[in-house]
Amino acid sequence: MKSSSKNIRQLFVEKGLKITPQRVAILEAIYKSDNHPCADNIIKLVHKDHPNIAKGTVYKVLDTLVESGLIQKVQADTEVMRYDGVTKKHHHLYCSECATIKDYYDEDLDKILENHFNNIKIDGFKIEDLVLQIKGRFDKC
Amino acid sequence: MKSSSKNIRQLFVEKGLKITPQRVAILEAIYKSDNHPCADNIIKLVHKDHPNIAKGTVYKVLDTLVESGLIQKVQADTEVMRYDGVTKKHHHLYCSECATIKDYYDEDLDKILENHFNNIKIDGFKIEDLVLQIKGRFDKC
DNA sequence: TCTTATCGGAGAATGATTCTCATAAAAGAA
DNA sequence: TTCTTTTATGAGAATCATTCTCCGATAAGA
Repeated sequence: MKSSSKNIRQLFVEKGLKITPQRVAILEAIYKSDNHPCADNIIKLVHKDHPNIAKGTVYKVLDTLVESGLIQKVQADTEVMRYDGVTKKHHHLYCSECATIKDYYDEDLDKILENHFNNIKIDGFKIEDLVLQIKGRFDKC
Repeated sequence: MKSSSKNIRQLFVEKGLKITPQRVAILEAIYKSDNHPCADNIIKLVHKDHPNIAKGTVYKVLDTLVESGLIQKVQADTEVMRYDGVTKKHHHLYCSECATIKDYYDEDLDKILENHFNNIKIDGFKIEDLVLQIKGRFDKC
């Protein structure tokens, strides 16, 4: 047993998750992968060593890993694209309880961000836009 | 003809887009809608007054409007969910040319944001997490 | 080893989005 | 206005990521 596998098993124990070969293989694949793989990437990676793991299983395991906090979803909480008629610069409040996405305007924030990235350049990357995802919940939810 | 419709027609002219009843109806629906409608919401809204507009048309018009800059997509540029094995706090660089999403760590930025939202409370909303979407392009792209 | 809750495999079902292609309509020219 | 050409639309099939169903398998504690 490789030590990385042992570490992964330990993570499952800490989270109270059953240790299964499928879960170990999937989390290993994510750790090995460096570019935010989508489910299909993960399925292909996992299939190199474990060709019998079903697609549905990978999706279920990914949900389990997200719920336990071992991995995160990138981008959106839903796969449905949403549209915004407001083209003025603004940010978004995402409620973890309801599906609301609310516009958030904050010119001070815009200035702070602009100032920050004037001082700190990101190597090899040219910034075109900055959008802050403010995640939380509305009091009413 | 309502003035809002007239304004919308003017917008199309400015962007060099053909004026069609479908496009007018769809952009009107987005302007009337306040909560970042998804395509299906828009289809339902549009169908109230224009029951014959096809779903496929709505999708095509939405793409056209996004390309022209009259509306924006919220959340992701793709509907495919991607996963991240890094649970340490970080932000993301999104390249508009390639599909890469790169992790970006910046503790100064985290402090600045934290400080900002300690001073400026958002009414009726409790912040749980702040993730900056840094959009732009890699030099190599 | 046994028991039981939970998990995984296989493939069908779902649902958002895209594609195809024939018809219709917009916009500029005459 | 009428014609011409380009582009848009409607209808519905196709695609593709994701979810669901259901039954057999397996992890983990007794």
